[in-house]
Amino acid sequence: MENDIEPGKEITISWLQQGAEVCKESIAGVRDGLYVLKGKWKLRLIVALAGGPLRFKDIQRSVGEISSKILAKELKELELNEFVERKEYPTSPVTITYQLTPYSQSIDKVMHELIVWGIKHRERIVASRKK
Amino acid sequence: MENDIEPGKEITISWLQQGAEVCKESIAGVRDGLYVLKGKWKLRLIVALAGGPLRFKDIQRSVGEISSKILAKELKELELNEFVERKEYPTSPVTITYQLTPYSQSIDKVMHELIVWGIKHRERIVASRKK
DNA sequence: CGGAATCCCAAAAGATACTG
DNA sequence: CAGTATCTTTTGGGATTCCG
Repeated sequence: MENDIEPGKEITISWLQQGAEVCKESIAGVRDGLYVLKGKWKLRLIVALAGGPLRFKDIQRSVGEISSKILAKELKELELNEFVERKEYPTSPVTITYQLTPYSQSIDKVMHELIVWGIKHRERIVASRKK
Repeated sequence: MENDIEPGKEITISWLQQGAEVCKESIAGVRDGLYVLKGKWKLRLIVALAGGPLRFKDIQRSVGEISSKILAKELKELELNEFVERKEYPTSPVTITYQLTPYSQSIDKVMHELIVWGIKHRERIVASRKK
């Protein structure tokens, strides 16, 4: 019996137990959600800006060694996703600041779940490697 | 007044409003969480396996055009994260199946939040592009 | 200062062939 | 069938230079 090919306990993935259409939409939703946080820098930029508006150079200094090219790209993506707002002030020379939008808070719940799960998960995996 | 450099509304990122230590741990948690779902295929593999155990070739057929090299790698990562279990049956030739573990359900809450947020987010962004 | 342009490198993904 | 080995392509990130 041991070696029969058993079906195994049925695992129910709650977010998949729906019609094919809903399921597809869900996957697209997850992908879009993950995309916003993707890359090496997005989280760190959010952290950096959480303290208030910063200028380009100040962000660079704040997060450490990020090249201007990458920073410009990441900021643009955050802007497109409406997490960050770019503001120009007509000083001379012009001053530009970046700041988090109120909308950026909308992801807080996701982040919270992700943090809770991620921390527990690492503990679990680290523990099981030690055995 | 319009053009003064104002501090802007203060944005509170709840998952960052903690001591530096907790905050660091949180970011690590997020990174670990994101890592598990990372890559082009992980989600699709989970979906494929949600229907029950599958063999290597069957997974390949199920998810479409994934090369065996990538599939092997992704499955290994899912195994390391204890999302997937690999089983060998001493048939001749040997039969190998992959199936989701009960532990894989632990991420359901995260996924749910991510789906809800991700779908709304896309709607928002798509709408704002049309304007 | 706030970038854009160019070139470069490493990692990830993919195609293809091959093996026990 | 269940992968591994090898090679090519693509992507992401980075260094440097330059410009308004």
